Amino acid sequence: MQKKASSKKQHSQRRQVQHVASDLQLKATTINDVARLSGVSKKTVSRVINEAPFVKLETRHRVEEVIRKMSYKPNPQARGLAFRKSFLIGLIYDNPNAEYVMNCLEGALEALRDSGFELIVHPCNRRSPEFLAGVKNFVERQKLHGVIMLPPISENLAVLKILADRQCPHVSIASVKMETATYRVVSNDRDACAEAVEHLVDLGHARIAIITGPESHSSANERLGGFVEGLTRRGIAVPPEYIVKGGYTFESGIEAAESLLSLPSRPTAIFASNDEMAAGVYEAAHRAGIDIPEQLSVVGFDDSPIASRIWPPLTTIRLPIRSTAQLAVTKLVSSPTDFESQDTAFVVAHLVVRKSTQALVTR
Amino acid sequence: MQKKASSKKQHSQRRQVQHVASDLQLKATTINDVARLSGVSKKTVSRVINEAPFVKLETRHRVEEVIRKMSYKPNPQARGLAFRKSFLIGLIYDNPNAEYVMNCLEGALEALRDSGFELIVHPCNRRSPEFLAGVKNFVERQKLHGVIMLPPISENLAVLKILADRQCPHVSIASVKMETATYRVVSNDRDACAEAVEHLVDLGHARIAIITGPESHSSANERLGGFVEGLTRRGIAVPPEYIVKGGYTFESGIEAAESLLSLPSRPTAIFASNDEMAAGVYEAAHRAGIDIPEQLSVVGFDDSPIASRIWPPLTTIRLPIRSTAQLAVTKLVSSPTDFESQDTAFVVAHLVVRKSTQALVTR
DNA sequence: CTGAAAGCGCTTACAG
DNA sequence: CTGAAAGCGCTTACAG
Repeated sequence: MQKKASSKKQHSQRRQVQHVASDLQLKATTINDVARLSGVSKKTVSRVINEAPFVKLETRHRVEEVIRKMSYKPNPQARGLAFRKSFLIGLIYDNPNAEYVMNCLEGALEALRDSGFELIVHPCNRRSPEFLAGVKNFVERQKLHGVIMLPPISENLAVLKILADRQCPHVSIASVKMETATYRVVSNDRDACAEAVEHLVDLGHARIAIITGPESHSSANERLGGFVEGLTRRGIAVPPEYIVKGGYTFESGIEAAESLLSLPSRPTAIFASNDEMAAGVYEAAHRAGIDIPEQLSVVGFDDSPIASRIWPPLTTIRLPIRSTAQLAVTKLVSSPTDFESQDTAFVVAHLVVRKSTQALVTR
Repeated sequence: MQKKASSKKQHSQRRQVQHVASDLQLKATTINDVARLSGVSKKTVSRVINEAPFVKLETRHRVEEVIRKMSYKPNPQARGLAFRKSFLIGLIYDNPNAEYVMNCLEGALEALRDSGFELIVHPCNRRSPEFLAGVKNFVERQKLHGVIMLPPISENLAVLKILADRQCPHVSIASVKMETATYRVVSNDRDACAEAVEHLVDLGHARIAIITGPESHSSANERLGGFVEGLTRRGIAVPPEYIVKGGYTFESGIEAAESLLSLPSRPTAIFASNDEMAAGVYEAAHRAGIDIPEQLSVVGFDDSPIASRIWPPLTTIRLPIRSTAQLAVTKLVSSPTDFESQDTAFVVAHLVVRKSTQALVTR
């Protein structure tokens, strides 16, 4: 009896502790607590957590009920240690477009909500000598569950190889289909650019120039490809001097626009391969005293915040970035990791017409 | 002999495996490997890793040498499990300014480089009903080593309490000194705004208006305070109709500017409490046919990319965001976690004069 | 369908 | 100054 009483006392003390714990979680419930209260072994609780087959339905329900009641959450570190794999998804990027990255981040996190996974970021500089070592270290040390890559890292074969060698599942977000990636989310930059150019042709423009992105970005090639495609479809030739190289930066946009605007046969419309460069076109036009859109129509790409804040609001192309990242991450955490089969999802970009494009006034 | 030979064979096989491992790290070296090769117990290796006192200097050097040679990196999950604390730093924010957040992120990561810690992001919505539960869950589940908070989350007392209750070290980045935070990095928004206003007065402006930020942000109050302070110092009174509420958004900037620009006694200069709203002032001025800077000088705050991309380039205030975040994180990972003493660092904002402010033309 | 044992790679608590 | 044992919270490999 004495023993029993003592046991009871202990029990009530423990309950008090647990009560505090449920509030402050100073002492979190573990798999052992769940096992004890469910009357099964912790191995069976483990099976329920991991949705393993071969658990009697009744047992499963009972365990799930206890888990719910105690609001038990498996310790990701312990699971990670045993699995030899963490519950962290890495986001690797080398992209100066903050808005783009933040949108990806939010889309990714949305897909991760309540999944038990967390997002860990790895911005990098692909020109740095420690670039690849940094990626390697990041992936290995954290034993990443998966990696999502933004362009132009998503097109980097060395990075892709590092991930493949380490059997680390990865998603490549790009405007082209990276053959070696486990998963891919591909956007149709090409079609959208063709659409944009056709919009300009419909407005009566025939002298249409493009400022391209850097060749190292496949998106730059895709966008140029779409530009040419659109003009070709409408039977309009592209004089070589209307194709000017840019670097996706504001400054390169200014420079490219200055050369275009000083051409003897000045273009009446400029397609800038991103909004940053389109803003550069605005700057150059201001300096040259050329009115947009009266004397020059401009189209950008990205629909970044700048697009609607410059004057006149910029006609541009919008990519569904959030849902792209969401798709990417969903692939990573929900699919069975199957290295044999690859998978590709597609997302669609759209033209957003604002005030920077208008019908050509024939004089 | 037979036994010995067999042992040798095993040994050479193991070395081969290790060679591959050093390349692909399929089988990482553990504390046991280091202990064996150093001729000490793993506990002593552990002491060296954790820079514990009471290790003979010679022993320490020997172990460090082996660690270096094998390029051994302790497994953060195992350490975390034993420490009951992860090697993850959480970044909590609810801030629409992508550029600001990305800069913080990069500054934070710079401070974390080679520290063995990683950054894990938690954007949130402080209006959402699950906001606090989300933060709680994030901190507990991941057993965060520390948290860095951006405004306005950094001023949220409920969040601060959650962190304090869980003994989770945290840094508050803000324009005011949050009393309860473990660490704080404080910017002098007030002084910088006073400086900006004095710049306008020096240019001959006397009719200077302000578009404030939302009252829920202490930065909004600080900036308004600095605005008033600057004018007061120069003996200029502020008519109440020159103080208009904004919400830190582009749209609220447009609206506020429209009301200011239609005032009988129109201001000749407008101080917008951030760049987004300054862009809104540009938009309203365009619509009203008012030239910047000829008829209206404009000052912003943030020096976001927009500031130098709109026309004319915006005079604004620049905060050293990267180094702010760097300071914050350095505090978190380098200081001994001492809950008794608090610590505050200060960062300084500066006025960047561009083309949106000019001397008042007296007619 | 379920469980007891051993182990993931580290640290704490205790000895010496 | 150093080490052997036990443990962090989970899973794998093996039985039954």
